[in-house]
Order: sequence, then C-alpha cells, then structure tokens
Amino acid sequence: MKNQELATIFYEMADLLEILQVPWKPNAFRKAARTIETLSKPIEDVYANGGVKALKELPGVGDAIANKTEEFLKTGKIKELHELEQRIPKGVDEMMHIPGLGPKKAVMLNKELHIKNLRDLQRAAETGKIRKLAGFGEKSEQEILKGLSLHAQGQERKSLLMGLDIARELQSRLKTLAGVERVEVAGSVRRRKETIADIDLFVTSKNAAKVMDFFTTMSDVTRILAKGPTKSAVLIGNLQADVRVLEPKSFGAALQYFTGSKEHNVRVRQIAIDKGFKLNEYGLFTRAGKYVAGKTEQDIYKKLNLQYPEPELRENTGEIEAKKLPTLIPYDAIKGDCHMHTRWSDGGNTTEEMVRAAIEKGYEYLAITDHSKSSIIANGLDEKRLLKHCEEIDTLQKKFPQIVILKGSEVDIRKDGSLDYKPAILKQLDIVMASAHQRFTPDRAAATQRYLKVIQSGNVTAISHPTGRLINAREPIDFDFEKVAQACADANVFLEINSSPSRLDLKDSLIRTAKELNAPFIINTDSHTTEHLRFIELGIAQARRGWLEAKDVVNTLPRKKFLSAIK
DNA sequence: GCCGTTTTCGGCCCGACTGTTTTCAGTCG
Repeated sequence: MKNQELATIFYEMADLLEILQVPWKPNAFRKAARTIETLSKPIEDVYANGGVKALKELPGVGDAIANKTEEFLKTGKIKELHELEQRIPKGVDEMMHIPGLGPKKAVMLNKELHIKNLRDLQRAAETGKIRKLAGFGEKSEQEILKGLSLHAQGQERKSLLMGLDIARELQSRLKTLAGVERVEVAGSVRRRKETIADIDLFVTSKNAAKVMDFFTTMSDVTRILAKGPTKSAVLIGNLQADVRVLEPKSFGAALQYFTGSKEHNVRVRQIAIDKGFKLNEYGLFTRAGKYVAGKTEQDIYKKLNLQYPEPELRENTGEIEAKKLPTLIPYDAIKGDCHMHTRWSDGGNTTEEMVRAAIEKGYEYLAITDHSKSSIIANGLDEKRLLKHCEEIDTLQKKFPQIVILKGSEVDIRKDGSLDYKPAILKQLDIVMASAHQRFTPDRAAATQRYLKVIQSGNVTAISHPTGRLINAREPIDFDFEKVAQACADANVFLEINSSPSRLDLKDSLIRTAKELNAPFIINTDSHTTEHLRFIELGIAQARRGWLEAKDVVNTLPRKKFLSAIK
C-alpha cells in the first residue's frame, strides 16, 4: 500500500510551493494528499483497475495530479518534487512543520541565522538568538520550543488509523502463507489507543523460518531491524512492525503480555504472584514451574479469578477492581452517521454520493451538516444557500426512501457564544451540531460560559469535537469540562465523539468523566469524503476506551427512537 | 491545480488572532 508514501510526497510539494509563494497550488496538492491518505484501498489498485481515468475520479485529483500519481507508481518518484527541493534552502521545509512557523519566518531563520535543521533551531531558541530578529520576540521563542516538543511527539507516535490499516494489511498477507494457522495483532493497536508506536503481530505456524523470510522481504520493507528464527522486526515506511511465531500453548499468554498496557500487566502479574503463580509471555505457571494456562487470554484471566477485560480497557484505570465491567458498545452498533460535509462546503463528494455511501454502510439514517457562513475558508453556507441545500435534500429523500436524510448544519459558535444562524433558521433543521472553530482567547471562564450559553440556548442538538484538540498538533480548548458535561446532561445536548483520526475528540478519560455525569453521547465521523465514513470504527473504539455501552450513545438507536431522542 | 446549484474559464484564500508592533506582518483554520 503506497497511499501514505504518495500522500507524503504531495504534502511535501504543497509545502515547497507555499514557500515559493505559488498561489492556489498548495491547497490543491493538500486536498489530493488528504484524499489519497484516507483512501481505504491501495492507490496502486485504483490505478491498476482503471488507469489515469479512475485516479481522476478521486476528489481533488485532476489531470496533473493523476499523471504525477502514475509517474510515482511507475518510477517510484516524482521529478517535480526534486526540482522544487533544489530551489529551496535546506531546513526551511522542516521548520515550516513547527507550529507557529510559516514560510516567511522559516525562510528568515534560515537566511539570518543559517538554521539548517531542527537541532539548530532548538539551540538558537534556547540561547536567545531568535528574539533578536525583527518580528520575533521572547514569546515567539517560547512558542518555537513548545512547537518543537509537540512536533517530536508526533514523530514518535502515528495515528491509530494508519496503524490499523497497516496491521490489517500485514495480517492478511501472513494469513495467505502456507503453514500459517493464526495471525493476531497485539499492542496498542489492539487496545485501539489513539496513537501507536509500532505494530505487533503474532503467528502460529509449523514453518517459522518461512514466516521470517516472507516478513523481511516484503516489497514495502524499508529496513530490516532484526531477523531471528522466531522473531523479526522491520520498518515499513518509518513505522516499526514486529512479528513473532509462537507455540499454540503460549499464544494467549503472549497476546496478553504484548497487548499491555504495561500498567495493566504489572497489576495482573502481581495478582498472579499473590495467588501463588508466575505469569509471563509463555503462560501462567505454578511456583514450581508447572504450566497452568496460556492457550487463550480467557483461560489466564479465569485462573486468576479476574473478569476478562476487553483490550480497550486494559490501562489499569479501574478495570481490575471493577465489580462489573461494562458491556462495551459493539463495533457494529451505530445506526447512522450525523456529521458529514459535501461539496456545498468543504467536502469532496456530492450530497447524493454521501447518501449512497451511507446506504451502502447499512445505515438507517444520516445527517448532512455542512459548515455555516462564518467558516468562510470552508465555503460555509449563508442562509440562502443553506435553504437551497435543504431543497436538494428533500429531492434526494424522495429518491432514497430507504434511509432518513436529516437536514443539518455544523454551526459555528461565535466569540460571544451566539450561533452563526438565527434561531428561526436553526428551527428549520433536523439536527444542529455546534462547533467552536476559532481559538478565542485563552480564558477558561469565558470559554466555559460560551459553551454553557450554547447548550442552554435550546437550539443545538450536540456539541461537535468539544475540546477542539488535534492529536500531536493542537492543544485542547481550556474550559471547565465537568460543568459543560453536566449542562449537556441537564439539557439533553449530546457530546460528540468525533471519529476523525486526527481529532478523536473526546479523549477516553473525558468520556468517562462525562458518563459519570450522565451526559448523553453521539458518535460521528465528520466525513469530508465518502471514504471517511469508515472512521466510525475509530470513534467507537474511543467510546469503548471510555467505557461506554450501546445505551450511552444515541445513534445506536433505530431510526424512530433516534428521531424522537434528538427532538 | 481543481472544479462546475454562479462559471468549462475564472474563481478559489478570508478574517481573526497573536505578537510585535506604534499601524502591521505572519500564521492559522
């Protein structure tokens, strides 16, 4: 799967074009990169099945980018990228990835201080050299240092989406090998942690050597880190993947051990010791070394007199002590996706395409929620266009009677806590997702008040991506979450769990907090193309990590009950 | 470079915020 590699090239080209101040093109390249990055099937398959013509059908991909994609698939590179790199001083592109630094400042830092990499940048900031430049000050120096550490975190941990895609791809490859009986994914991918560091795979096979050979010679391996008789590690792109071949009698023990988390395992192993056992990756043993269990995880937990914790719960945050663990919301429980965009604002597909995709997913209902007028950059809809879009939805509803199409909006919350459309307009909609897009002032009390005003307005269904955080890129809005969650519980306003891989907003601990306050939830994808509808799995995973059951989430309800619940 | 409920050519990427400024430049969504 070369999607990520190609998307990275297009992002890179976008950055370089931006440094050169070429208008429009950077956005076009980014849009195409996003499409390719979130595609569920390998880009090489799209090309193999339909050539350049099929590539051009992808949202944001036209003649030029389709041809460049073809060039990449045929030659492994894109000439224009190298030409661009020649024209830009070293380090400028890298610096642009630091939050707070754009093309102008990056060029200036390179020119004035001869900064050629992030280490130079760190040193210059620490020694107070940057503040002396025109346009910089003490504060921007601090921001650069903060940005550097945020960036470093992002380098280490990848998105869960990427981890899952690659883990599943490797899993299915290994399954095709003769002699392989079972393949499982462990580690933080199995726990569905919002970011992952590497991929752990476990295999039972009669021919371990063959598995090792296969794994280390796959076409997308960029480096072999280790290769032994039963364990190998490789880099795929810059993501590490490990595989181990195990005896069936140790399979469950290894799965348990390497699923973690570390904190969970420490507790479980301590309990084993207290009960006169020893637990390691080969099994549960008596003190004398006699094998007691290990074939399945269930056997081990049972022998230790513990409830079986689903992997998403294994963080040592109460799952060991809980009298009764929750019955987590199943991965197929969602009956409708209620936050998505179309070409009317910044989405990549038409309304009809989104509807068809939702039907294909087996949903009973969906909501179209394009941006409101303040989101100018996202081509937000003014009242006139909104109402026109509603007419289109009416027409589509007649065409597709098998699914309920809700008229909605992702309405911007303004600085003063008012909404971007007047109540009279909002009343005409079936569902209103309120979103804070501007960062506002960093004033906790004001931010809390703003949310309370929105929740108590009686005009909104839900609060979308409530904290506004972007994983490894942007800090959450600072507000009194408990107060806001309590207000949601009181007013029956839903807290959205946004499934977008870069958001996963709310995070697990906040979900648990809100659940304890009886706040109601809705899980949505915030899709910008039909492909994004698959993100729902990530939102459900997040909900499970927050200990939610199906009954806690409104869009697990069948259509009739759902419609009356959001009234 | 992409796209078509305003257009197959000419729009699109504007406005708020921040920090550094004494009236504005750069960044970000």
